[in-house]
Formats: sequence, structure tokens, C-alpha cells
Amino acid sequence: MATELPKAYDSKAAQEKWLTFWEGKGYFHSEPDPEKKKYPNGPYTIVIPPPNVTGALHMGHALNNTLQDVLIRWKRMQGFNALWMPGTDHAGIATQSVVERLVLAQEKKTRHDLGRDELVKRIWDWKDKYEARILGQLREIGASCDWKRTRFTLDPVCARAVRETFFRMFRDGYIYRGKRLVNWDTHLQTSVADDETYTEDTKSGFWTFKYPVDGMPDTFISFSTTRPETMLGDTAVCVHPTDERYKALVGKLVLQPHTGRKIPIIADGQLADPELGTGCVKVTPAHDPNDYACWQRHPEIGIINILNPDGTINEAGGEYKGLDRYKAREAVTEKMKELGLYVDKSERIVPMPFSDRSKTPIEPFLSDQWFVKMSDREDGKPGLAQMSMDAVTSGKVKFFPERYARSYLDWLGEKRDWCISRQLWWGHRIPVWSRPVQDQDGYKASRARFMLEPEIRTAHEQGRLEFEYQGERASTQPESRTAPGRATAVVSTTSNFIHVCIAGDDAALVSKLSSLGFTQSDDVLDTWFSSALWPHSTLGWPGPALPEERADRTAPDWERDRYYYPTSTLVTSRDIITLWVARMVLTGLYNVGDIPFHHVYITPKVLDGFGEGMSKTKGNGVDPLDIIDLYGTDAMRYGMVKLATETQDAKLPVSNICPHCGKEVAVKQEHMYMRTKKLTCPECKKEFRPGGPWQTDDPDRPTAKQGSDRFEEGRNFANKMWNATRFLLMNLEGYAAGPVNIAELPTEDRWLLSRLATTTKAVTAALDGYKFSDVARLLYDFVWSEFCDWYIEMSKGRLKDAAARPTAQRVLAGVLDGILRLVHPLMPFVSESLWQALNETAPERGLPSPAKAEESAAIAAWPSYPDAWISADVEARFARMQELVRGVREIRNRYQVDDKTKLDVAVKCSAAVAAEFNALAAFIGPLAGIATLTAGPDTAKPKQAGGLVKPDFEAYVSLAGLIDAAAEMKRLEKQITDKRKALDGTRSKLANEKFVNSAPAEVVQQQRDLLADIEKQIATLEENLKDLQSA
RNA sequence: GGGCGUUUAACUCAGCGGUUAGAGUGCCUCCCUUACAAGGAGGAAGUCGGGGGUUCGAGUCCCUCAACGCCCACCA
Repeated sequence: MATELPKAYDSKAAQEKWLTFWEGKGYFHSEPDPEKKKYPNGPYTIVIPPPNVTGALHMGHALNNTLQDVLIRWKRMQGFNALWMPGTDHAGIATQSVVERLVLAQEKKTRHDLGRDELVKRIWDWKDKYEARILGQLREIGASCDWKRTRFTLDPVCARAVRETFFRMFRDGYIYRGKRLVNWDTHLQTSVADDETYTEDTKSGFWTFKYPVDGMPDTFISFSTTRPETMLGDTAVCVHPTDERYKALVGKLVLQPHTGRKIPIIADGQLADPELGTGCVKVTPAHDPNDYACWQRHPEIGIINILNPDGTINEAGGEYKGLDRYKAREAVTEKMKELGLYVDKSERIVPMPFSDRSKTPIEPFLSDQWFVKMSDREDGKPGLAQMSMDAVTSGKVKFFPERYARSYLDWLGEKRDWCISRQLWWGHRIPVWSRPVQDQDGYKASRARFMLEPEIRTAHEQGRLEFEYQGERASTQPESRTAPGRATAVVSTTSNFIHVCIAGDDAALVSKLSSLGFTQSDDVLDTWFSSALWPHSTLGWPGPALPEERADRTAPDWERDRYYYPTSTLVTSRDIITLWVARMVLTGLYNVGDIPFHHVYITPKVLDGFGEGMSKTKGNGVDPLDIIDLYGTDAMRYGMVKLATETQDAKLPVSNICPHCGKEVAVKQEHMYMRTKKLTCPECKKEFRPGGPWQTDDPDRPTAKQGSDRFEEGRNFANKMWNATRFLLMNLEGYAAGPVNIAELPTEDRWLLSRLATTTKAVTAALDGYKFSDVARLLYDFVWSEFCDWYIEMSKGRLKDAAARPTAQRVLAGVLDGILRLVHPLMPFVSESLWQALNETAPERGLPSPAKAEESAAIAAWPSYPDAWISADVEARFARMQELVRGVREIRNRYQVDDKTKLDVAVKCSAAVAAEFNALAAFIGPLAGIATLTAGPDTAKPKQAGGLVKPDFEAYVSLAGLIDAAAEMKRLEKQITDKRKALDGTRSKLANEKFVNSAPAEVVQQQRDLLADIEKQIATLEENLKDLQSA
């Protein structure tokens, strides 16, 4: 006799047990198999979107990684060589600022106090801790990653790929030095990222001035500004092209009085708004993002930087040089007053950007940065952006859902150059060494001298070293196109450099460069530069394996691991389609010459219960580990799969589980957003802190876990399968594996197998189309409604019948076997538990012929059943039987009948049931289990069992008084009215010639059948009503 | 400002041109029946956001209005 399972599924016990088991067996490790010896289907590869090492897993990760695991487990079962590459991302800004904040809070030190090396060391410590935590959490959700291949975007393998890519792009002229407006913190003298700034509404002056038009005495053009000092850097004034007031002035020059420069009046529809202010704006490209963009459209106007890094005016400001920008503001305004060019001043509230860290106002500041050129090439061939677009428009890379291809194409279509340098310390340092051009005769002489160095020349000849000089190499920089004559000088303190890039790590070359006065850039690369390489860098590109790779890892080796490239599917969220997906395609095509993945599946977004996105700053996150703890990992995964629908983002309302008494306390919106730090349980009146992503514990009160009933379905489903298996194991005594002949099976078996085959097909198709929610629904319906509610119930009688028992056992075991396979990708723990239990008692099972089951569900073959099993006829007949049984049950329930005679009367009075009953009378016989289905609560008592199967219709009418005749008549009348409505609708449809002519034949036939059906139903209802009335 | 999406039962969501619109949860009634009370059986509950249109036929397609959400740009 089989070991008996406990009564309920214990998710916690299963989780650790099977994780250890799977890992011990090495199921998740993949080795290339180019000869297709072991895996004729070839590889199926997913690279994980590497989570940041900044913190813990959140609900988005849970969703994203569950779906990846579903795919990878499914493909593994389908016989693909499945590889899921795990890893983490160093996430430059995010990680550095987290650690900086920590250091500041704990030691009151800034990064400058620590110094670069020390700060970087602290961040590595942080990374080691949080990487371990995140990977541990991933493992806990059941992620079947090939952990031996775990990578980090800063590890040597990835660093090598970064260096190689940078070098190649530099060599090929795709990487260039250019200028960009950054958020400048004049206090800390550093640039800050957009998300390290905040805007505050600030009271500010709003001045209006006028410039005299050159050559037209008494003609002025007036404009308004909140920053008068930037007039020193004006290079144009701008009006709207359709503005009649200024049309005649466009193309004329005006005098910039402080500097004496003459600047043009230009027309630009994007910058000037004729409705606003005077309709005319001053243009200061170096100190305003909009003006900067305008300059890019009109490069001939020139660009002038007037600020020093400390916020004082530089030499471009002439007599104002050295003044603080706010002092300069007053002085500049004063001068305009003196000249009679001041019009007026008002007060205005303007949003002003501030630096998070110094709390001082941000200055847009022109600085030198490195860029990747995205535009088309001068030789007419597609550039990087175009190549990446072509990969999608040609269909080589497909998006699911399709509409997201549009975001991708729109964004790449702008072909905006990619700024890849960041003024940070945490990241891949830019592999460029620079030195100012020292010689009077400029770059050419400088280069000639440089090339006289033997090491340098040799390295260059061998293609290990490349250098560039501003302006000589191909550049899209507008300044190189500045129109002669008109031009204001380009003022930059850093223009005249020789920049040298070397391939790979070459200590000798570096030291040579150093001796020649070259220093390496302080900047690091944009995080996305290294994550862009993720699909090929993690596979060891450009190869071969690095010697320093630890022995206990599988050292990635491009020669060998190229096998996995292109990867199969990328699963990610829509907000990084541009930042990440587009750039992976780009670098994949550029480095490898092939797309990085065939499919991109974009996941829905998990919203809070109030429809807003979850974020750390809002404090409305939900911890997946809370969910796992309360409902189990299988339930969490099922819930995630269920909400992964095609179009919808999903709201996830949560409640706080009181840590004292377990009462569920509803969450109000204000409880999130970190406003409410304390709640009182309405049940036990004790205090607790609401759940959420709190950084630390509150010593005074425990933190609630967050629950959500959206996970109950999955938990209950796991338990249902657990108990179905438990039932089977209790009834397997005498089980003998053997083939079944479908043609000889009773109706319910044929129905079940038809449903199993249909479901299997549908599930496989849904997975193929990334319709995850459908997968969950199909399985739930089949397992719960069809297998448990109907088939198992009907099998109970047969299991007691010695003749029918062996077949029933085989079908039960065979179908359960299929169910466990189908469910495994979604709910690996419960399915593995049951698989193992079943293996003990029925190791040989399967339909139509048994075979020895695999040792683990994780490597069991994905099922597929013959189409011939699918029988519309059997399914239709069974469906009518179900209707009948439901009808009987309804009567039984409605009248609470436990007496056969009374019940039979009630049945007669329920028209639908009576009609079905007659129609099915001939069919009921062979359904061995029907008695169980229609019996009441006391089935166990033999005298009642089966009492309803063959009703004696003649006896009813006279007994009608036993039921509530008035209520029943009312009900019947309502039913008749409803049916007549339906009848009218159908009739008018069929009377309509256009319908009959233009609708598909089967639809018309459907309507005819329906009409006949309704007519019959009405007739029966009316007859019953009459019977009832006369009784 | 541009783009995308959503609006169907009390809640969370399916349904995307053709029977009398579904599920889970919640609610009501009955039942601790030897797989499962994390369960079984049944029931009540919806003018499918408003308004137009296309069609023989519209939650389903088109237009429009409204509300909500997301992404991007921007706020002299």
C-alpha cells in the first residue's frame, strides 16, 4: 500500500527539498551540444535581465522571473538544451548613491572624504552582500537558472567584452568625443543624474529686456527671461516662423550689448511660442536644454559657455569674468538699465531643479562626454540605429505583444547619439588615455611625435591601439559645421586633446602612455553599455575562456558557447525597451553580426491596489517573500502567471496581516506611501507597522506581512492537486500498468481523454504565443472542474467494481501523470512532490501505453496526445449529461429535498431539467458514476444512492402540492418570459434575408438549432406550468 | 504636448464580429459524504464608461467625449 500523503500540501517543506534535489542532479546546468547528440532540438536560451544589486527582489522581479522559469522549464521538458543564464547588474548610479548615502549616514563622510578606491571597495562589499541575497531570492522562487554560469556586469568576462566593444567602436569611428548639457552641481562640482535632482517651485524674477536691431535705428526686439546673466552667452534671438510681428526681422542681426557681439534673429517653430510673452526668446545654447536643442537645429549660430565649474563667469563673459552667476545677474541687469534696454520685471513661480545632495540649484552645463554615433554612415550604409531598426522591421526580432515594436522603432528612429560617459566611480572605467596637445603646431606634429615611440607604433600597427583628435575623425558634432564668418568661437576648456584607446588590458602600453603624460579618463561607462552586451558577453564573447575564471564555474568560452547565440527569448519590462533592448540588438549586430534574441516578450506591470505603479519612493511595494511565506511559492508563481495577460497591467490589492492575531486589515492608500507608520488592529487592538519595503525593523512594533487574496486561487489549486493525488494513491491497490484501448473505454473515460488532449494542445499553443494567463486558466479548469469535480467523482463507483477498477486506475494514473507534466513549469514544487509520490506506487504509467516515468518532473517529457482522442460528439453528450445533473442538484438544493419522491416532483417542475432528462434517458445508462453525482449529502448511505437516475414522470403531478407551488409558478413564468425574448431575437434574425445570405452557413444552422431548442424548452415550461396550476 | 494602454458582477480580471456575456474572490443557502472545509452542491449579482456610427448582427470594429494609468518630451 502506498505511503499516505498528509492531508494538506505543505509548501514550505517541499520548497527546500526539491531545490536541493534538482540542483544535486544538475538538471539546470547546460553544456553545448553542437552535434545534437543529446538534444536534437538544439538550444533554448534565455538570459536573465540582470537585477540591480541595490536591494531586494520586488514583485516585478517575481513576475518577470516566474515567466522566464515557466518558459525554460517547459522547453527543457520539450527536449531542448535549455540554458537560463543568471546574473546581476552593477547599476552605476543607483548602487553608488545607495552606498554613498549609507556612508554619509553611518560615518558622516562624503565620497570625496573616502576617495575613489575606498568608495569602490565599499561598493564591492555591498555588492557581494546584496548579490548573494538577490540570487538567493531568485532561487527561492524556483528559478531553474544554470547557477554555475552566474555573471556580474563588472566581472572580468564582462569587462573584457566591454573593453573590446569600446575599442572596436572607437577604431571604427562610432565613438567620439562631444559636448552635452549635464545637470551641474556647482557646489560639489560634479554632474548629477536626472534622478538625483528634484524640482521645486521657486519664486523668481521674470525680466523683460530688448536688444537693438543692427542697422535699423529705433528698432528693438524684446524678450523675457528668468536668468539675465545668460545673456552673456546668447548667440541668437528666436521667433516663430509664422509670427507676423517679426517676419520682416528674421535674418537681421541684433546687438548683444554686454559683449558687443552681433547675433542673428532666427525663426524656429519648436523653440518660440508666439502666444507666450513677447513671442520672442533669447537663445543660450550652452546653458539651457531647449536652446541647446535649437542650436543643434541651427548650428551656424554657435554656442558659448560662460560658466566655470564653480558657477562663476568665465572669460567669455568679458568684463563680468570672475563674478558669481547671481552677482553677474544683477550686474548684467544693471547694465541693461543703463543702456535703456530694460523693459520691466515681474515675479513668477518657476520650477527649479536642485541637486539632491547639495540642495543647491542645478546649472545646465556644457561638458565633454563620450558618445556612440547612431546616425547613418557617411558611406551611405546603415548606421547602428538603422541596423537595429532593420532587425525588427524585417521580422528577425519579434515583439510580444507586437505593439511594443513601435516604441522601439520610434525611439531608434530619432537616431540620437548615445552618451556613454558618466561622472561616477562605480562602473567600467572608460579605456581612454588623454593628453593635451602640447605643441604649438598642433595635432599633426603631436601625432607624428607620438608615433615615433616604437611601442606605440607597433601597437597601432597590430591594431591594439587607436587614437583620435577632436575634429580630425569623423564627427557629427555641429561645431565642425559651424559656418565660417559668422561664428563665435567654440569655447571649451577640454577640446585640444589626443585621446588614445587601447584594446584589452595591456599594462606595458598603459605605463608607456603614462610616461608620455597620458592619463586615463576618470569617467565610467553608462551602465547600459555593459548590459547591452549581456547576451553575448555572458557567453564569453570575444573568447577564449579567461584563465582567471574560477575553477568551480564553467568558464564561458565564446568558441564553444556561441552555440547558445542568438538566444531565444528575452523577457523584460516595457520601460527598458529603449535603454536596454534596443542596445542589445545594436551591440549584438555590431559585435557578433547577429541578433541577440529572436523574441522579446514584454511583461505586464504590477500595480498597487489603487492602480499606481509600485516604487521604492512611493513605498507601495509588495514583498514577494511575504507572499511566498503566506501562500507558498507555487501559489505565488501561479498568481504571477495568471495576471500575465496580453494587454492588461494588473492591480494587486493587498491587506496587512496583523502580526499579533493574524487578522486581515484592509490597506488604504494612505497606509502606503510611508505616511502611516503605525496601525491598530481592529481585532486585537494591538499596534503594528503596515507591511511594505521598510529598510529596517521598528523596535517598538512588529511589521505586518502583506497578503493578497489573488494568491489564494493558486494555493488552493496546489492543494487540490495534492488531494487528487492523495485520492488516487489511496485507491491504487492492485494497480497493474497496462495499455488501454480507447475504443473500448466507457464514455466518461473517452470524455476525459478528449479533454486532456484538447487541453494539452491548447496549453502548448498558449505557451508558444506567450499567453501565460491562458495557460493557468486552461490548467485550472481542466484539473479542477473536469478531472476532480466530474471524473474523480464518477470514478468512485468504478473503483469499487472489480471489473471496472483496473481500467479506472490506469486512466486516473495516466491522466494525473499528464497533469503533473503540464503543471510543472508553473508550479514546480507541488508537481515534483506528487510526481515523486506517484513514482513510488505507479512508476509505470501513461496513456495509451504505460512506460517508466522519469525520475523527476523537471526532466519529464512534455506531453502530447493523439488528435484522434478529441471527440466533439463525446464531449457534447457529456456536456448534456452535466447539464442534467446540475439541474437535478439545483432542485435538490432549492427545495432542500432529501426524499426521493419529493425530489422527483421538483425535478418534473423544473422544465429545463425535465427536457434534458427525457433527451438523455438513453444515454445515462453507460455512465457508471452518475449516481454519485446526483446524490445528496448522504450518498454514503446506500439506500439513497442512485435514487434519481430513472425518475417516474407519471407520478409527479399528483404530488406537486409537496412543493411551494406559488414560488415555482412564479419562477416558471419568469423563465418563460426570458425564453420568449430569446426566441423573438432568434426568429427575427432568421427572418432577415441578409443574415441568412451573408452569415456563414454554420452560424445560420446554429441559429436554427437554437430556435428549435428554445421552442422545445418553452413548450416544456408551459406544460409544466399548466400541470402545476391544475395540481 | 506626443505615444501607448485601461474602463465588463461588490473586488481582481477573462472574453476582441455570430447561441441566453464568463472565472476566481466576496456574498446567500445547504452539507464536516473516507481525496480535499485551502472542500462539496446550489443560488443571487452585469442597460459590458457616456454618445454617435459601420454591419443582417457590436463588450467585440470606427469616430467622439470622459475618467484613470504608464512611457517619452517639456514647462523662456
